[in-house]
Amino acid sequence: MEEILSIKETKSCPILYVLAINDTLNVISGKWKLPILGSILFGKNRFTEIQRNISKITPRMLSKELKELELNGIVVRKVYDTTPVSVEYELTTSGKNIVEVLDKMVEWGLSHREFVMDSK
Amino acid sequence: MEEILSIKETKSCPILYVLAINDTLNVISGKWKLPILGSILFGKNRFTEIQRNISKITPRMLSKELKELELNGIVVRKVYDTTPVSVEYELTTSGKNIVEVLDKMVEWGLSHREFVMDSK
DNA sequence: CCGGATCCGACAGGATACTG
DNA sequence: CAGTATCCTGTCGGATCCGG
Repeated sequence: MEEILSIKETKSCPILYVLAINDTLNVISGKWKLPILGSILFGKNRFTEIQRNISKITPRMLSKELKELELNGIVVRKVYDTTPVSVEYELTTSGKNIVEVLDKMVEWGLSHREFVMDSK
Repeated sequence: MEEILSIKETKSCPILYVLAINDTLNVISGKWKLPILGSILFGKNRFTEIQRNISKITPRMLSKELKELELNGIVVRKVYDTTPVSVEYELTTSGKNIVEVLDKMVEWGLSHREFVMDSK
């Protein structure tokens, strides 16, 4: 059976380490990725719902970002044959799991604020 | 005594949640932040050392990024009065702790690769 | 050795209008 | 409703040269 690369093995190989980080960054960086993920997590998963939920995003941007997220395996696009058609975007397993990363980021972000405060 | 905002409290306030995430993103996103942090973690902490360690970065960019990292409380700049002057950049406590976030990102990145593989 | 100053191109993202 | 098509602007980062 093939071994999955553990995080410890990865640390000894900086190239893979950086590669994995960039994979993650591609999913959450940019102006709109996070608000979109947030909207879908919040239960808003139709195109126009997401657009209304995120103030000021244009359909062009929303379309482009959703396409990227789909290509990266973060969301799945489901078309329902109603009239007019309705489309729903849902998070994949990976898409849901990224919340763990976000939580770590929040944790660091908050403690960093404390750190900066204290050092003044 | 004042309470530190815990992560659980933050989750009920999406605005702070997103704010903290953006704080974190500002430290690690962009083309050079990660390589620079990596170099310093690796023990390369003088200007020209970092520049040599990171192939293809121009002094302009390195200077600009280091200045941002210093302003954000991630590194400290120490000037030694030698001739010619030598400068060393060191990670703050917060700067060291961000490795925890990076580890989580590696973890997710790797498992996401597995997820994408399996679904084909 | 450690940068600052200037100029420049590429690409992310915005504005607006239109369609199946 | 769920997007496309065009055009446009601003910011990121590169190239090159200069100075304490």
